[in-house]
Amino acid sequence: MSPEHNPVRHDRDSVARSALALLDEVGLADLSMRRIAARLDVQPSALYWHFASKQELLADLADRITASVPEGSSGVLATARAIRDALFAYRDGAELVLSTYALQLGSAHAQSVLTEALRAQNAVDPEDRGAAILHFVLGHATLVQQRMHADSHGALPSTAEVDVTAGLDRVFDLGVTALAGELTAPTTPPRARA
Amino acid sequence: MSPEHNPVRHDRDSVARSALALLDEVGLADLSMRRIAARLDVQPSALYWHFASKQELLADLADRITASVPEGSSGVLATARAIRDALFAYRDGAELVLSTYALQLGSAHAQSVLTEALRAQNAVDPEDRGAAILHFVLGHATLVQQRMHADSHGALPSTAEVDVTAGLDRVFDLGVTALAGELTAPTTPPRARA
DNA sequence: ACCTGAACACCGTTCAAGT
DNA sequence: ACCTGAACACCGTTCAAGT
Repeated sequence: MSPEHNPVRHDRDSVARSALALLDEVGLADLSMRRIAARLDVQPSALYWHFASKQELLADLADRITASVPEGSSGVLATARAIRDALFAYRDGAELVLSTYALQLGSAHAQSVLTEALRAQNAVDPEDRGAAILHFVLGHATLVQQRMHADSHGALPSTAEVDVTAGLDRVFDLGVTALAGELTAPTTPPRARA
Repeated sequence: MSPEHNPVRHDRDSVARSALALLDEVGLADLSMRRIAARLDVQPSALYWHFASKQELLADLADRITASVPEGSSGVLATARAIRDALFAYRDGAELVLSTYALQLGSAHAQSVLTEALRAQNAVDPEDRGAAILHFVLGHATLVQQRMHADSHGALPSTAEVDVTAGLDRVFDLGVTALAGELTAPTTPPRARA
């Protein structure tokens, strides 16, 4: 029994899992390499064996967050909701995925799943609409998640008292449905091609 | 002639203007209080006379960025483009406005202008659609702006060689038009109501 | 293969004190 | 009214060296 500083070794996966758990506890702003290292009982410099930079670590986390959205197409709206819920599953998840987008990791998976769902519904321009829906979902989820957190910590002007984040599900559904082209059901008359 | 360290005094406005110019030069990640102070030939602590925190300064910058979009309604698509272009006018402008949104500064103005444009076009649910379009524009602009910068510094996987950010204007117009409900122009044949 | 120890060049923020 | 000087508690990253 030597309870202190036993030489536990880590790999890329265990570091990422710890970082993801810490993200959920402290939020993106407080997710420092030094905090992650402390949680692993390791020096900060040890993390650079597993990841070349903090940016690379964050990109890996973003990838893990979106990886949970299922492949099989189950309707555009259901797919968009699955993506949103994956982002909501971790604190600041939406902001992390959004700000990591340039590296084309997790969001590429999300976009391809959306495009597939659109194709299955015979939507016109499934590629463009997939991109548009992803942009909308990321923007919406980031804003809503930020607002939720600001509310719960009483940091915002409190415009109205009651509705905080109420009606936002309505905005989400309206947005996704409009962007999908809403000609879905096989019985609906098709529109003219552009 | 005492060219060095002459006692130039600043107010809130001059600090914000300097910070905004610096943002455009170095980007959001490198916009530190110490850098802003150095540009003003002032100690970092001097900034805290004008702004209570960095967050407050950033919120002020976000407000200035969106303040440039005109009030008079000139169509939903034109309004959305004006917002996007205001975000593009400064490096990382979209990311800054998006991440400042919880404080409800600049984005409130953008949203109200959008809602007005929707009302002028007799759109149904102008409030909800205004919110949805703002979310889409912020998400879209943030992603495009990030990608533009990643491209120009050759830091991304380079999926295709040619089209970088090509077709994104198409995605933007498609998204805004779909979200607006597109029953607008008097001469265009209206589609069947849902 | 994985980690330590020490260093480098930075951060945001506070606060007494100056003018 | 606006700023300095000094301090506090942090950052990401590098690199030789250990095991």
